[in-house]
Amino acid sequence: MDRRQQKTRQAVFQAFNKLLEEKRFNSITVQEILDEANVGRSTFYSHFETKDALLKEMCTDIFDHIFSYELHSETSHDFSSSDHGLQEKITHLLYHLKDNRRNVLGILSGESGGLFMRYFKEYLATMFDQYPECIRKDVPKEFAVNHLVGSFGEAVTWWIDTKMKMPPEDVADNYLKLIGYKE
Amino acid sequence: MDRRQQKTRQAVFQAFNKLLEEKRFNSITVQEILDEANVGRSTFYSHFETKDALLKEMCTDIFDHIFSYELHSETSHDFSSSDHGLQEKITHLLYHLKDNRRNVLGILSGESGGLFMRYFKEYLATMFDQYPECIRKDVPKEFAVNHLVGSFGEAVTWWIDTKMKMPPEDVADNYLKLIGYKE
DNA sequence: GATTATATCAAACACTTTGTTCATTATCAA
DNA sequence: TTGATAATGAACAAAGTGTTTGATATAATC
Repeated sequence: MDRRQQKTRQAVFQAFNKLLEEKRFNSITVQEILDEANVGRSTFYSHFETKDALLKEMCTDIFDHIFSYELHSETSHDFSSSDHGLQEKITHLLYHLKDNRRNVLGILSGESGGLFMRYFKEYLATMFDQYPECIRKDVPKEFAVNHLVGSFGEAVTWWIDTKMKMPPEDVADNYLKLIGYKE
Repeated sequence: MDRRQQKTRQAVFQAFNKLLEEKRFNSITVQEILDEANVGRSTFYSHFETKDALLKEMCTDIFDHIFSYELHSETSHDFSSSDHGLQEKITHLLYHLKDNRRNVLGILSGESGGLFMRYFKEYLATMFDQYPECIRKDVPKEFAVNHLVGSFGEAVTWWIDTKMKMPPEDVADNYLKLIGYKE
């Protein structure tokens, strides 16, 4: 990819991110992104169709990174935990979210949260699919999966809203208790 | 209240509702509401500060109605169920949502869902507060309450998205199983 | 029924935002 | 070096926002 394109893309992402930390998605204007990123109007529109598309691309970037690491840790043998179960997976995921907290916080705060969540849940659903043992059989599968994905999303939102004060291990532990996966 | 005010208020609510069924909240313009409701621009702004305020008032109207009925059924003795437990409460709530399905569907579809949910959860939290036995003690209370409220919100969203095909009794039953309140 | 109060209306207003176009300039890859 | 392409800035129409105005219609009150 052309270096010029990379540069503008990065500048726009960075600017958008900074603005997301200050104000909610809907109140951010393209003009503000342009000013912050120091990019021409026509340049922006040659890269992104709309503001929504920009958010989507940014989410995809972040989640691809976070979840690809998850998959990697599954096949590699470089972490100390005794098994590769759901608890470890969730803990790892939370650590990654914490590493990306500036991004995640920015995106989650305000209106953009809804769109963010939609994309996030898509990734989550594929994760839970790898752990059929946590899906209860006495409830319709759709309903159960929706519960797992949805309540985990809620837990993450709560965790971020409370400034990620609770350690990832505890979040994972408490969550697994509440979904009846543990104890 | 002046009959004229009632009339415009109702017309705006109705118009807004119709539009919410067709398109997402953010893409609805004040102008469209004006045209649909056949109300003057200045009249609208003398009633509602912003579009967000309009949504908020509408949510409050709906939830006040739904949850006040819930509270009423708690004190009255006119329903057949054997106890006044959480399961009955939830089932009743779902029936009420179904009665208001045109409203709820309209509000939940699209972007407005986020705001709707925020208000909805406030009401839910007070409901769960009446049932301390469903809050697990081996997990921080905040976390547990967030889980109950959040996952119920998710269940309702799923239920509405799937056209409310599952009977309210089953939704309540499945939900209570998943939060470990039952069996 | 007459009177006073006020809700509604249409129209115009300045303002912001959006998304497009186009000629010009700068930068890249070969 | 050269041909391709990305970025720029400026201008543009179109659409939306929220406010103000004076005239009109309708309600509440006497």
